[in-house]
Amino acid sequence: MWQRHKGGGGASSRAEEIGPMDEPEKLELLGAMNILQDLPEQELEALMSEIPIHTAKKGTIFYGSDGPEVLFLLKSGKVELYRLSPEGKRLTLVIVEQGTIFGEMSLIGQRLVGTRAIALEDSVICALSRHDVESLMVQHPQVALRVIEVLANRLQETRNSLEQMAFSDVTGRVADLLLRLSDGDDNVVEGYSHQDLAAMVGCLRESFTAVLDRFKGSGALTTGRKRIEITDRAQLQTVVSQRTGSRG
Amino acid sequence: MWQRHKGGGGASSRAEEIGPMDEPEKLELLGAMNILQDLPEQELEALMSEIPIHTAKKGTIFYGSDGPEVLFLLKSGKVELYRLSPEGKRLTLVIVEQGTIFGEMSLIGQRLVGTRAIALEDSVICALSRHDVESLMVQHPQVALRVIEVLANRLQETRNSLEQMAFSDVTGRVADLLLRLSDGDDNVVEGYSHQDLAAMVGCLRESFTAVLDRFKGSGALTTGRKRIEITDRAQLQTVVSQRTGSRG
DNA sequence: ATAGTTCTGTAGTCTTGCTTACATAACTCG
DNA sequence: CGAGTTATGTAAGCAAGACTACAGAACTAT
Repeated sequence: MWQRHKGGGGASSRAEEIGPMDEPEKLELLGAMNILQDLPEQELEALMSEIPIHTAKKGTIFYGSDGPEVLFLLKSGKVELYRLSPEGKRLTLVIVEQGTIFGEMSLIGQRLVGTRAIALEDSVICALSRHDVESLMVQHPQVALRVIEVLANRLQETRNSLEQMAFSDVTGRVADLLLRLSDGDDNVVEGYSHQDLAAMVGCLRESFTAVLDRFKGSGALTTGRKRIEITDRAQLQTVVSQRTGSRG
Repeated sequence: MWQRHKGGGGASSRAEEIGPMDEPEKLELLGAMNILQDLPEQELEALMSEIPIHTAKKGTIFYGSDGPEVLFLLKSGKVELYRLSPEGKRLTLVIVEQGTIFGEMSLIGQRLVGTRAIALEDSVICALSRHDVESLMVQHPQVALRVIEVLANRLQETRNSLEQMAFSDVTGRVADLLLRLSDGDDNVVEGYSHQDLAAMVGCLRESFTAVLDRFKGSGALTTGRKRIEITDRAQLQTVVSQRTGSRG
């Protein structure tokens, strides 16, 4: 199998450990949410008083089974949505950056079915009940439009991943991932282990390392612990376009 | 590679060939759209007069490049959304049944990027411009909620496919597909060639045939031309749960 | 410092399923 | 009804990558 899920040990904690938060910069945080950006300030204030805001320490895992159907707003921090196979393989669905939502399945009356979420960084999160979200959207259609925007984008990206899984081999997928993750960031991919990156392209950690070694050998990149620096972007781009399809 | 895309020959026609439609049962068709089901009849009538309705013969292909960004409403018929690799492999993204929408990327200002759609049956389709859709949703938030419902469901399904590609081998994916496609329909999967079904699970046609033969041999199903009848549902279900993950 | 944990590197074995190459059957259309 | 097209059946060869199994390095916390 690809990789064992890290067991419950260590810093990994539970959703229950989320604690309430003070009232200082709430407004600011809410306004920064992409789905709320069209709301007038007064509306935000009204929301603010109703919505509980929580913090989740790095490593906190949100299980889909507990609690009611809720939509999560990620104010700050970073969250990974992933699935686990029965044997413990992990597959990353999406990395949620601050300012957007996750747990969209709540909008159709489903929880995080088969899906889990883990805080990759200390995060500030609030949870809206399905009912609250719906009435918010009914009263403010612009919010609904933003939600649609997020969903459509995510669907698009997921389809891209699916296409890659189908058409591209591991080498191509890794090259593409590195290019995407480093995009803008000074050609550096930092903070992810091989394990993490392998879960994003859907392969074994060992296979990922092997591909990386080949890239290293050909001078396309440099590696360190949880750090990859791309030194020859063009080379990776070539690989991406070549490796789309056929493996035999 | 998995499969060559059928060339432009034969019945396969172009989007341009879509012709306008008469005015009889327009209202009925509109009302049957899942995203419009909450609209009062008068609104439907108003819409009716504005929206052009077209028909697309079986085999009609919608390219993403032509025309403005539009959201398609599939009144009747069946449409397949798919992608093609540079080498001509086909991957089915989703089969759109009548009464729902497709081309949702238009909602975020993208066309059917890299994606094509083909009418699997003679279909009645209408196209809403992005602007029209947005104003419709702003005026009728219920429509937006329905759109969100569709998007969330589609995202969920796409993630399921991605998970299967990552965790399950071809045998497991085929078993699952057959169970899903035959669900309810009297245990029969009809109208799809091995080629089509292979494109849905993301494998070669030959590989699909091989799996099918094994199932046939073990008495799980019976086959005919473009017809598969499942005779032992339980067996397939067992395969699905066993074949989730690990292939070595 | 020391023990424990996480991360990375490496290597051999084995299976799946892609690739290639036909052959036959069934259907369609003139 | 015959030619062309599409659907299905089969089979041999081969490589990607899953699986297994360690080992050393780097980091972390006591």
